[in-house]
Amino acid sequence: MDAISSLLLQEGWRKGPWTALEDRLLTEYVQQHGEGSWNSVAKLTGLRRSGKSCRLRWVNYLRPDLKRGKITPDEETVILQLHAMLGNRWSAIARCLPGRTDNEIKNYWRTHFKKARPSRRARAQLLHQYQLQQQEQRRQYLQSLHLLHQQQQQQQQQLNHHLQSQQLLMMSQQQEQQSPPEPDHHQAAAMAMMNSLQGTGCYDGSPASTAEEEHYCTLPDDDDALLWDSLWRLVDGDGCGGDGSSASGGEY
DNA sequence: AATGACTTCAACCGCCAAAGA
DNA sequence: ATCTTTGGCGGTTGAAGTCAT
Repeated sequence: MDAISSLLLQEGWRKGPWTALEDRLLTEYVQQHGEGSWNSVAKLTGLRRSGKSCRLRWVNYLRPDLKRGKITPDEETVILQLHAMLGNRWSAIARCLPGRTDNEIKNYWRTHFKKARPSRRARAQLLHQYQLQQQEQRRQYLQSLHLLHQQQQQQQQQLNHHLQSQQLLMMSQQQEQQSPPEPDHHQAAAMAMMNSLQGTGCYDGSPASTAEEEHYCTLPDDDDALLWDSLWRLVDGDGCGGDGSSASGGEY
């Protein structure tokens, strides 16, 4: 036991971040004695750490078989599937992901999938994503509507031409003057579409918007758990196999 | 560039169950 | 049978880093 270690022993338990020296002492201990008997670590190494703290440090950080780096998409899929089956049994989930710790998975889940009301930044991102989806939907719909309109115009022109050919030439001039403008079925259809979009909670009910006006699609700023939940589902594709609350006791 | 909000993750806390005295 | 110790687990916290305004 070196001078630093004996100095550590003179006082109570240490807390907070581990130092390189502490890590080294713990690693050497485990190499010599194996895992377990964590309460004897302090006695044998001079570490001023509780057995619990030593175990946690080893399991979550020092273990040589730990995988470093970000959770991969494959691992994420496994986490989602297992969480849907097991709920918040992080250690059980971790056992299926070699090199990952329960703590790591727990943290990952909480930061990526916890379905609480999202933060302001997350809300802004979600809203933007949602607006883009809505814009694209409307653009496609209006495009198809435009094509339909063109087709109907052509048909109308053909019909008019046919009628005109059947009438006397002298009547044609009069016919042109008397025929009322064709009711705008397409505008009505567009309004119906906008009304249907109102049902999504995004469209604000203002008069038919142009492409330039799409940005004004707004959501109320106050809490609306249901709406945000549906937003999460929309953006996530709701691939969570339920919201996890059924398996985890409903906290999320 | 400054600052406040937000995210990430290491570490701690409290509870519980198993093992042993 | 009861108490104590130990290890394991899930939940929570706080510091540091990152991002947005």
